Amino acid sequence: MNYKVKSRIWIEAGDNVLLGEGRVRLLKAIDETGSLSKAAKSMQMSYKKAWTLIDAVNKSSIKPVTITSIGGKGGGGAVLTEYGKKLIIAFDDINKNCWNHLDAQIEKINNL
Amino acid sequence: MNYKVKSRIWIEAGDNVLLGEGRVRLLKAIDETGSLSKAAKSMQMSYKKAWTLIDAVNKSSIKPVTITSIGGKGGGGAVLTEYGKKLIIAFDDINKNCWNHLDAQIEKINNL
DNA sequence: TTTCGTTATATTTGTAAAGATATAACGATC
DNA sequence: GATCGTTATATCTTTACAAATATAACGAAA
Repeated sequence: MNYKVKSRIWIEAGDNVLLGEGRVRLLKAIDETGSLSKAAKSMQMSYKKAWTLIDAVNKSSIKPVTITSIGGKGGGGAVLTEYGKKLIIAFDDINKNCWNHLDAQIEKINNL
Repeated sequence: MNYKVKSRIWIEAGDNVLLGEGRVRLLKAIDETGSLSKAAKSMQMSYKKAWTLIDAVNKSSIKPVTITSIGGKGGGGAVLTEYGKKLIIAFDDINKNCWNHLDAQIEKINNL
């Protein structure tokens, strides 16, 4: 049998969590759907949970990550800011590098 | 304000978790105290939780990680096998490398 | 001014994880 | 064979977290 190294990374701002894997997936879904409720539904996540997550993201970020609008044509919606789009790209990059770095070290365990 | 990248790593064997940070801390405490109950108490963890964790470790490991004895002088005890000692050293090594690797990349986020 | 789908928020309900408690079994030592 | 501190295990209770439900507010468009 072979062991595997797994990892989870997240970004903290002070005491608050800015981004984690789940939040990044949600942000991507918002980018694709243009709406928080549609994004939540596409991930079979409750709207409330999605809203709470996005609220926490924006509260802990130094700049807005999403912009939401209420009412009007289509009822409103949510889009990512340029900053938000750059954030998820950087997160994915760091995360993938982390996986590669860890995969290269599992032999240290398997060879014991 | 500056962001930080945090991480958590763990070792999986098939579908089971072999080691995580909590289990490694518990194993270190067993190594220091020679007893599962003393190790649990030193971490203000319930004996039951400690026992469950160690049981899961041994069940998912390819070789024994701890050896326990019941009864006799002192009532019994628990010690790490050589394999167990090597495991926690390798885990700490990989974990520390991961931290360093991530710290070197946080600028990708802070510079956005 | 009514309609519509959305954001925003509070409140209640359900559930799984954690914690507390109890107890049996064990074996060297005296 | 009585004692002792430990491992091993079951059962009950509590608690924290997730999920479900309900409802208000909003504003462009018809």
